[in-house]
Amino acid sequence: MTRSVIQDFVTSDHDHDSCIDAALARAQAVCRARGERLTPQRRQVLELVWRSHRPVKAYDLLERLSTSGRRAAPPTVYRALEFLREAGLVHRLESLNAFIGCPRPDIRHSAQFLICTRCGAVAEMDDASLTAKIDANARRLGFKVDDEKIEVNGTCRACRERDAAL
Amino acid sequence: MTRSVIQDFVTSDHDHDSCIDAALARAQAVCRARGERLTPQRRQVLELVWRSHRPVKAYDLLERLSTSGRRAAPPTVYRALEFLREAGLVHRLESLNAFIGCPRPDIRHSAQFLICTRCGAVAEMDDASLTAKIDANARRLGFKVDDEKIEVNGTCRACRERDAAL
DNA sequence: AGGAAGCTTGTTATAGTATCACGCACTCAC
DNA sequence: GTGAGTGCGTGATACTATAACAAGCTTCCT
Repeated sequence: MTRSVIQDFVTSDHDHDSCIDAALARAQAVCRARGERLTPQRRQVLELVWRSHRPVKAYDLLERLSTSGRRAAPPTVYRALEFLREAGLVHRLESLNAFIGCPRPDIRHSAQFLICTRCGAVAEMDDASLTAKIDANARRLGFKVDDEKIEVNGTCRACRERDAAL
Repeated sequence: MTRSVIQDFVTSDHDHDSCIDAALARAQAVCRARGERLTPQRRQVLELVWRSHRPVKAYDLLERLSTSGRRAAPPTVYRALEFLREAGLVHRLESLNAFIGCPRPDIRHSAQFLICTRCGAVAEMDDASLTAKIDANARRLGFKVDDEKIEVNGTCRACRERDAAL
């Protein structure tokens, strides 16, 4: 059994700042390797994404991008998000119209998410055997897979325990 | 190995009308079993969804819902789609903001789609072992699964063969 | 038949998500 | 320095979805 949890549900006791710093450092490295620029704008958007540790909406980012009073326009944030997505630095959660930071931009992997509908927390998985199975099913139909997304809705442990306590 | 293909990519030689009729008949049965009403409005939306045999956008449906010259308003079609979705008669493709008819509304199953980004065709799968694997992964994190969606982008056989012929 | 309750639909307005198109500024190679 | 490529600002607009309230229809009870 491969280790499949890329990012577990975040608990309140983790070191937020160092976790964001690490993400930004990884991003810098990824961009350098790709020969692309992590501009201040892109960097700021990525930081905002990580600061929430939850799926973030584009327009929420926009509000927080209040550069010196002036309100940024939508293309600003969408361009940054698109850049980050292509670099594998953020994922888009299709069922939420929201974005979340990817903790492992260095390795190519398919997107597999557990989304708690109670608290909004998200865990990211990367079970290669799942991917392999999907590929095999697709191949049987002559279908060539480019990329796949798995989004699972449910309730995380913390929320279930909180519910049980009532 | 369970049979996992619920709906293969539709070829041009299938009998479209009878396939729509069958879908409507199944819908009628499902609604009866659920004690709900397949009103003319809902029925018409479902028929339009099936008539395309591809993912359909809500506003496209809206245009085609030209009831005697009068143009329907968005809530009309969204309400019908929501009803159909809850009854398991249509699926929503999150990555496309589009809807597609479900050929097996009678059996509960998770949504697994192969989406051809070239021609837009979609195949629906139901590989129970995939679902089981996801459930197992989730359980290991204490996560209780409600429902899951798998959307796979790629190229279908027909499009690949067409490309190869060039 | 009368009438209450609940479901279904119509309608207007608005919220939320995303892209287009144009122009300017910056960078970097030559 | 100049031309190509890239990044960003800005205004407009397209696309997707829901809120809120009113009106009509069904069902079921009496």
